[in-house]
Amino acid sequence: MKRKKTSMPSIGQEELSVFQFVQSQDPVTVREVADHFASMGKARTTVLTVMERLRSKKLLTREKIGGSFRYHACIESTAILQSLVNDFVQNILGGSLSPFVAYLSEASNVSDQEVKELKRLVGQLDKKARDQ
Amino acid sequence: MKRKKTSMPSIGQEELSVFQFVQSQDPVTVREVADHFASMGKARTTVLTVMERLRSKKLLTREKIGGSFRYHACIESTAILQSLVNDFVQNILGGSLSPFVAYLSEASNVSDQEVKELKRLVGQLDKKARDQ
DNA sequence: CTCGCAAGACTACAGGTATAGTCATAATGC
DNA sequence: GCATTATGACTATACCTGTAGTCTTGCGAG
Repeated sequence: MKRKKTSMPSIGQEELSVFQFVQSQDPVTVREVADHFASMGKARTTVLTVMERLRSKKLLTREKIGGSFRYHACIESTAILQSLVNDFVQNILGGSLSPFVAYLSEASNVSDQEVKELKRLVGQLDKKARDQ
Repeated sequence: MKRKKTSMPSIGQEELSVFQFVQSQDPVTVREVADHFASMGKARTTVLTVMERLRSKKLLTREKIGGSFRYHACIESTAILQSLVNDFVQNILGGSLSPFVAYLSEASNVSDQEVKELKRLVGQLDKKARDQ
């Protein structure tokens, strides 16, 4: 029973990074986020617009505190990422992990930590496969 | 504006599947591709448009044979996939594989083949990590 | 030769994302 | 209380992708 609630609203790259920043600083004001992204050349209103979009997608909420709003993430960033990976694998890779594997074998910057994690994971998958 | 080193033109999902079909049947006429996608409810002109876009992105080429054109892929589908994975990991996951790992641990449909592949791969990565 | 269909070119439009300007308003400093 | 600024709403443009209609022309059947 895998309740595939993959119906996560679509999210673009900039939206994602804004979301992640919000999540990491939760709760934040638009100003704070805007200041952060100003270093990347984004205008304050751009950030605001993105944040409002994220809010309309129910990924962020806000509450008025003092004169302005405090935004905070409704869900875990990892949940979004998870969903994105899921969509990516399903829609782009057609459910096949081979391209990912190919990527991994090329990637030079896989950390020890991740290798360990992958190792553990593969063991798990292997076990699961045998159980079935 | 600042495209990463992966200078592969961006490609949407439909474009990808059209591309992959072309690649698998290489060389094909628009008619053949259109017929295939007709079963998915796509109009002939839609397919044509997509193919022309792929051509303008230098992913397909064509040559006139008889009255019509034969299209063929300029590059390997795997190269595109690889590039997409690369972009995805870099831009979306921020270079971290953790979300991918998390995905795997949830995925219920990883094939034996892929588990085997992952296993081999992880062994390789592990070795590489130790060598360095 | 003429008609009709196939093939391709051109055009269009909608939805989504990225980006940002303008304007109204609320908060704040003096 | 008034001017300045911070804040947010609204609006706009540009591009990409998905989707498809229309127009033109050439080729093959009669």
